[in-house]
Amino acid sequence: MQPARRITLTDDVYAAVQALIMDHEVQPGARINIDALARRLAVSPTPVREALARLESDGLVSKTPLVGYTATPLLTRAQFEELVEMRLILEPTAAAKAAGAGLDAGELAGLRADADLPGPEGADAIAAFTAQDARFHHTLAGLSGNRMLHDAVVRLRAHLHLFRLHFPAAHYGVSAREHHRIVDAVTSGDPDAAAAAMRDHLTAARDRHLPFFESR
Amino acid sequence: MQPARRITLTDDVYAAVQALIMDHEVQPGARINIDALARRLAVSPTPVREALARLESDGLVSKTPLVGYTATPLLTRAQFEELVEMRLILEPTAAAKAAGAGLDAGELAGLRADADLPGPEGADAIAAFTAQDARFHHTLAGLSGNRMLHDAVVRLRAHLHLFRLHFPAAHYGVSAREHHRIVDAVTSGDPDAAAAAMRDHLTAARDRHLPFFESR
DNA sequence: CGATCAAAGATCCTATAGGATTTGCCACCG
DNA sequence: CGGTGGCAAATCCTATAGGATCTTTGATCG
Repeated sequence: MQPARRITLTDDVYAAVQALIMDHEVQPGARINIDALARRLAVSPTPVREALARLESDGLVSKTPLVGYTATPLLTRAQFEELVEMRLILEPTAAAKAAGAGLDAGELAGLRADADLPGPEGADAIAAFTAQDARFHHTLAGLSGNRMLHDAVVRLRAHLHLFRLHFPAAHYGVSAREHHRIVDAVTSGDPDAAAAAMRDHLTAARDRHLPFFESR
Repeated sequence: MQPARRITLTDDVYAAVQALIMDHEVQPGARINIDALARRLAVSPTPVREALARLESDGLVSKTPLVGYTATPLLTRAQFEELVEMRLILEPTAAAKAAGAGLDAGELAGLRADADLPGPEGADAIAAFTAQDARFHHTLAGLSGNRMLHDAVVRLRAHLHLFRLHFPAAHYGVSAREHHRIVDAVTSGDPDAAAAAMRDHLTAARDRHLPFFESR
């Protein structure tokens, strides 16, 4: 068993800054002051600097030499289209591979549990919905059996999560139903059906989110 | 015009450590001593630590808390299969998109120039071949027009480059011919043909590299 | 009145030092 | 002779301080 106390400050700082950006406590495009951030988290600038370097590779912050770090701006319409295209490349294949992997009952049960989405109640309904949606896609990619594919999907989710919090409301029931259709195809071991279900889900989600960009 | 002098040490250290690992000056799986590395590069540990954090996101080193960094071990057979599968997901799509992008003459000329591969002469023939091969795939992915797709392809190349240096000899002429077949398809604006040419190239390259794992 | 230049403030970048933890080695015991 | 416990060295991790650079503010000149 592992001790509960923290091991490295860098990991904590990394998670803290990630949460700060995800929750928009630091506005997209805003400058990030290293010293101020270190004081706020009650640590020295060194681990902060290290965490920011990792976050830069994740695409959540960008660095300008001798100027400082800035939070990545929100996705533009073009970047959103790229993101959807990228998901359409990766995730249907991941779903197909999961369907053909011969998963055991436990894995299928876990996936089915992740497919359910929280309802529109509660204070942080959008955040909760987004997190659970991410968890489902994340889990499914992991069940593909290809670690690199899994990592690529996870890397994309960060961007999506970031910009999604600005949506007023998601179509909770519809998304959950689409998720379960994917799970059914995976359970029955039909790769083509799983890929098709995922494709439909992604394009439908794309159409649901698109009106957001009209109002900007 | 930009001054020639270095701006940030971290970027230089990042490139230096990357070269060290690529050229196997640090053996795969070997521990990386931060202090020793800092002395060797004549800098302080702080920028070294920052560069290593970025390299960890790239997958070239892995960190164990309170123990240190280690160079990523060579690819196993299973990881190699995953890598090929990942390339087969990404790169044929990238080629198809480049073929349908309506590239101008200059872009096509640049791509065609990158398709040529250096011959088996010279001291670092393998390294030169690998670098040029990477440049071709890199350029093609960039011409797809999707920046995220481009980044994903580039991220994969690092692993490939790393493990490829252990191959005794590559099939120089064959690879170059396959490259040119891809360029031809892209030039004629045929997405399906471009994707097929890329698929054939990747599977052929896979078969050429596979004997390596038998002898381990 | 607008633009340019200079100086002050803030910030980043790098270096050095000390505390905490792990690892390797050696003696000791069963 | 093999296994266990403890000690010392090496290493990582964090904090603090100083030099270099950029941004901003204010004043001066055209």
